[in-house]
Amino acid sequence: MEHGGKPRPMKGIRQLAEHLDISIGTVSRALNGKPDVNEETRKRVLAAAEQLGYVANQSGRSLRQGTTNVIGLMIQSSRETVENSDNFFLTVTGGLQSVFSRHKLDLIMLPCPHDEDPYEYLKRMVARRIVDALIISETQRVDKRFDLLAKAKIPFAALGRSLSGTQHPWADLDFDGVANAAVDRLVAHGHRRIAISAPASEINLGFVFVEGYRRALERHGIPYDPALVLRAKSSEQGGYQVGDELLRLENQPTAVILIYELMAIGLYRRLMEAGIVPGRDIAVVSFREAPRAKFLQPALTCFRTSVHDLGVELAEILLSSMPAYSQEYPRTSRQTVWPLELIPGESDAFQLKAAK
Amino acid sequence: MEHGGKPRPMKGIRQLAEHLDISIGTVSRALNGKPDVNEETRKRVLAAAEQLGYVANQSGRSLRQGTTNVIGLMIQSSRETVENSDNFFLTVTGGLQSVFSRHKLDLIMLPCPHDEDPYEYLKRMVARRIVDALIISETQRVDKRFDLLAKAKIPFAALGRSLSGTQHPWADLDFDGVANAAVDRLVAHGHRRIAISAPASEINLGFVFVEGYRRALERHGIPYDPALVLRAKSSEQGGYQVGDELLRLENQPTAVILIYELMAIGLYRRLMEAGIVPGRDIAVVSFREAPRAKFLQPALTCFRTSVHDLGVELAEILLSSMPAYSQEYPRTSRQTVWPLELIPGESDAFQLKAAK
DNA sequence: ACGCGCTCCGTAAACGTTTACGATACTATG
DNA sequence: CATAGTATCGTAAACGTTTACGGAGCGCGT
Repeated sequence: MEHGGKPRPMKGIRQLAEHLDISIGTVSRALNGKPDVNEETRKRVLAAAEQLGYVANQSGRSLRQGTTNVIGLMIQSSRETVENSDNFFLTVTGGLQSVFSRHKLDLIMLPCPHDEDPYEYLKRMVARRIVDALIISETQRVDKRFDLLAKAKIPFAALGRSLSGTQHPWADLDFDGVANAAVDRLVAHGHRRIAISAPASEINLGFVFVEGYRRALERHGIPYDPALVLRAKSSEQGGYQVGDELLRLENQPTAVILIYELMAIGLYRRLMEAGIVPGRDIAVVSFREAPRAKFLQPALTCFRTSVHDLGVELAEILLSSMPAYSQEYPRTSRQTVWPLELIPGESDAFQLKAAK
Repeated sequence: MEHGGKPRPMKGIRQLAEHLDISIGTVSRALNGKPDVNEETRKRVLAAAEQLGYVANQSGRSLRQGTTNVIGLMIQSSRETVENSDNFFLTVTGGLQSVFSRHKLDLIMLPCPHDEDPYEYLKRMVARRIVDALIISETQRVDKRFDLLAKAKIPFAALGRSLSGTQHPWADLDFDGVANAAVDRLVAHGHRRIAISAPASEINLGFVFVEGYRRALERHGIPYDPALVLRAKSSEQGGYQVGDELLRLENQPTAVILIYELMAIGLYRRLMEAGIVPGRDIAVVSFREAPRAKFLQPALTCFRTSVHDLGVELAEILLSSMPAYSQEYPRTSRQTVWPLELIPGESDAFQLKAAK
């Protein structure tokens, strides 16, 4: 009533066709931009559809053409992830959508329930044919999902690199490079005994981060000491725990690299409790910049990147591997290591004088 | 090859029927647990389906029965939200799924792109019939989406209360109660000039929070001063900005209530810079507990709740309003104000002696 | 006048399911 | 033995859309 048109409930393309006194086939062609339809009738159809609020039923459409125009982003909202992913996924989603929307592709997020096996969940989603393509995240070092998707012949890309030999599209943050740069910087400041925090090595992230650290040490002729690799949760508590473990070490490190900037809050606290001042008595460098890092005292040296742009890249990688879109996104490589930039703070801004 | 069965690609229910030498109708009935099918043949069918990895095509199914067994959770990942929602949605999602999964309902998240109008986005999603029911979030004071969903006759519930007269299912955190309790506590500690931070009043949350604050003040006979309502972003920067505005006020408040615990980080910093010590010179109370609040110095007094359980409640509210499930979830009310619990910290643990 | 090509449109099949309906065989009942 | 009732299954229609195919009308060249 309040709007101008007749808000009669729209049933389907059939009613729309009757209302226009045109055949149903022509209506469909008009709506889908097919060539063999008079421009004038096309306008009439579009106008009527707009006015009556007609939108094609997705089920009918996808049943017929075997395509849904929907792309799924699977996330495992494990307890751990929920606590630390810190809107990483929502930000990535923004980047993904900015690309997909150009092609009238909708992105939906598929959150795997806590109590369901991610592999089984993915299998269900694939079989139900609810999406045309998939993006999976939180890749593991051995991840059966790659095979599953390859066998199902459904296009996919991974947020997180592959470490097995399988070749598939992925984009990942440059954990390797971050670890390298962190070690380089700390060594330049005089540090030789450097600890690192990381999640379990079954997680790709945990493995790659430590590997980069190890190789950087080697490059500087510093022996790799497994005792300095502190496995902890990526949270405030984890940071506190890292502080605990640091204090317990015999030959105490003069620097520590964190995998996640939230940990710095707990770490700072634990160190302060022990009378150790970050940025003076111990150097702290952390992967990944966040607004709150700026508010830590001393300001945290960390690495920044645009997660949004990572999403854009990932979307383009995925589309480039889909036949229907590949010519629009020509690429030489479908595997991207996404760079990060060092943001110097004060948490490591001191030269180490002598051994403690 | 590595698995036992024959991993031949499964085409549809027709192939499955041929393979079993049973009619396609019987196969469908067997899979869907319909009564008129021999138990033995049902077992055969289920076994074969499992072995061949058959899962019903969702498009065909939903086209036929007009239902998708999918429930959508729409989120607006506006820049603002992305920065401060802090996995609120992922946690709620966990709660929702724990209920939905009991009914073989899948939850998908529908993130509205930044550049699309939420109303139009929702309209598209509704018309495409991709979900059976919807949960919308971030309700506004005037929100056209309620009418849209009501007219489309699609079951829905809102994460966030309704302030217009419309009666529909919702669950919301008890912002009102929090503001009340915060004021009560501060007044009991001797404070009479209390500032509050909140988002814009167009957002339900911002409106309700300030309303609760205003009524609590009235109850204590304290005049409401609009100058003490500080509109800021719910982030560290927002907190810093709140600190700025506090310092700029003529008759400086002795206490401040924050809408989001992250803001405390920025607020603390700004106050420290001005030589004002939270928990000694000024009292700080914040809505909503988070792990990191425990690591602030002084520990933040805040309000805790289980967001997961809020999700459970919301799911039950939604199902109770869907004919197919309502008898399983009988309810007297479909509108829940979700309680929070005060967690005393040290940020307000002092008695105010005299006026400054 | 005829055929040819072109533009536009209508018809109907097909996508994979579910389900109303009817058919069959068997059992129980008189 | 006839009948009714029951358990189980097969048949076919229907869901809403897209698209291959063919047909109608028209202009144009021969």
